[in-house]
Amino acid sequence: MRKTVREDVRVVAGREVPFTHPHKLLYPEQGITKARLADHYERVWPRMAPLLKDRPLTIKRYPRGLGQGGFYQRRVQEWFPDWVRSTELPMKDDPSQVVREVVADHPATLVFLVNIGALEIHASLARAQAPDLADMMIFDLDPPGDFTDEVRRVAVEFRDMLEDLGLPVYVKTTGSRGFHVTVPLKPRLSFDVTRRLARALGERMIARDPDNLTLMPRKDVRKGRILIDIWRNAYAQTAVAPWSTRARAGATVATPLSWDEMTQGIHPRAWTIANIGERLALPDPWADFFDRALDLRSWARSAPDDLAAIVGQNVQAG
DNA sequence: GTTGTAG
DNA sequence: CTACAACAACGCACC
DNA sequence: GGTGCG
Ligand SMILES: [Mn+2]
Ligand SMILES: [Mn+2]
Repeated sequence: MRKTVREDVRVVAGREVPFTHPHKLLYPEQGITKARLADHYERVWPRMAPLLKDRPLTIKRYPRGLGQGGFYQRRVQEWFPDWVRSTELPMKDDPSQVVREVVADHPATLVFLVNIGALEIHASLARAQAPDLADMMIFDLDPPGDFTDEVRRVAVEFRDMLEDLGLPVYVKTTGSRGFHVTVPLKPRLSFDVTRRLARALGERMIARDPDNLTLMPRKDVRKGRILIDIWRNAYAQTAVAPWSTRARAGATVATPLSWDEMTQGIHPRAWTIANIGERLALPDPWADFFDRALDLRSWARSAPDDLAAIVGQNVQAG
């Protein structure tokens, strides 16, 4: 096949992106092509961009399509276009070593990632400028098997508890088996602190429902209970980004929800690349996500003692 | 999807 | 020149 | 140091 520049390039908001095999089936069962996936990211970009701003990304690639084996990638390669923005993260053990990761500041970046077969986009819970200061806290609810409605009820219970404690709480589908209950934070505290706080809050949930919930990740210890996965709250770790597709049949989408939708009942795979357009006509339930970011130190002044102790407080001078 | 190397 | 293999994460808990 | 886990 003769190569012409025009056929291997896609223009995205004025930027020329290398884009090969647009009709390649990335989701063969549903007939979803690379071009269709790129359409998705161009379409959700206005809502996705503020949630990706300044965040190091990890992608999950399936260059030969879903079902042909995938792998995570976080390092920017030499052959990435030079307009793809990136940032260096020191490694936790041995900060003299760094990992250069993509930061998406333009829809063309996501289209480029689609071109190399990225079916999932995962984002840090901190911004590049302060990679150890969490600006959100995620409770990732992972059922033992496939989704059951118990997971949804637990998420709603979580919201009730967190709201009673005065925390802002958002939720998204993961496009897989559960939900991400998410608290926006001012970037002031390290992941060591937010993870300990998440653990303490998880323990409060377990006290309400010990038969169905656990914080123990080992499968042989969980025994049918829903895992409250707090391990996304860690340095240089990521969670599937809002509006990302998943490497699952149907090209499900991790979708920001309103709590009304959660209360009324919803499946974590309800939203897909095929029906997500319906949501984009409706108000964005996460539109004020960062506006409501919480300063945990201020919050701690009126929080229960055990929780305040984890956050640490500025002591009033006497 | 891209690169390096063997044939 | 073509073919094919190699490569493409990391952090935390626990034994 | 290796394993389990996401
Ligand atoms: Mn999960
Ligand atoms: Mn998880």
